[in-house]
Amino acid sequence: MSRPRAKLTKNFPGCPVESTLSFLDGKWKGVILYHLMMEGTLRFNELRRRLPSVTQRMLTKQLRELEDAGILSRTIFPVVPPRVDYALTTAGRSLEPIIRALAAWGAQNVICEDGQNVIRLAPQTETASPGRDAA
Amino acid sequence: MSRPRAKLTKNFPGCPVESTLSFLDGKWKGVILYHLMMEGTLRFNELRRRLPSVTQRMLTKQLRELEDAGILSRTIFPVVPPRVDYALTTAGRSLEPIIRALAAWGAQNVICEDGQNVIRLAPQTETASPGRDAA
DNA sequence: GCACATAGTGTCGAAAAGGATACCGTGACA
DNA sequence: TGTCACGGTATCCTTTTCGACACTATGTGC
Repeated sequence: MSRPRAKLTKNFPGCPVESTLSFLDGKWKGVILYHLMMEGTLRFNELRRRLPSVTQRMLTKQLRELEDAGILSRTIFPVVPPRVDYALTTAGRSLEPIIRALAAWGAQNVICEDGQNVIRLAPQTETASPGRDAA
Repeated sequence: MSRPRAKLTKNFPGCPVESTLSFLDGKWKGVILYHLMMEGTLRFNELRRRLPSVTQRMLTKQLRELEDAGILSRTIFPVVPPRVDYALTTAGRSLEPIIRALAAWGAQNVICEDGQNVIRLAPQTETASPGRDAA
């Protein structure tokens, strides 16, 4: 989890990369989808336990945004104590290759250094010939 | 382009999905990478022309973040008027499958309605049995 | 002497995202 | 009578992001 993404799609109608990212944006969406993909249906507090540092308010908010987007479904059981199930919709499941690709790349290439994500690869370029920052 | 992503990787050490997303976050990173992937090396103003609504300050900022992450390289030619080339590094090129997956999903599933990105698919669930929002 | 192109930087303010904290209703359980 | 679990809301505050706008340096061409 990470970043807030202020998704104003209006600025860039027509870029498929950004339009997809707009659905994954928000600080916890990636992990939420990851867990629902791996574990199937989860209740609110089950998700909460898997996301140790998210606040209740934030989790609710991210879940509502994903629900509004049509990526996950929210099923309320009128019992006490309340029970609410979250599960991926068809659209949500169609994101699976993307989530897997993101997870695979992250696992391979990212390491966490001093609380910062950094890429493991040496950033060789092969394109530069004149002096980098020759100024 | 779309969203601001406040990437505080510190909150979630170890989630590979989010750690990858943290590199794509920022309002224009997706498109920038997309264009560099499709067209190869580009100069600052060439990128600017492909991103009609980005401001100079924002473009510079996003490019610097991508450079600092090791995803793209910046080559300065000490000439007048200045010339600066941007190109993907090895690490940047390794993101290609992800960018392609994002672009493919967006092209297939997202349509823009009233300036809002919405998912084309009907969000069928197959998981719900009790009344949704039965309350 | 002037404007132009390139690739920036600096400052300011608005808006959005995120975090902390407190509160709610209900049934079971002690 | 009191407490707990569950799934939330409401409010307030801070941090981050984004956008607008102005400004810079230098060589060339007129």
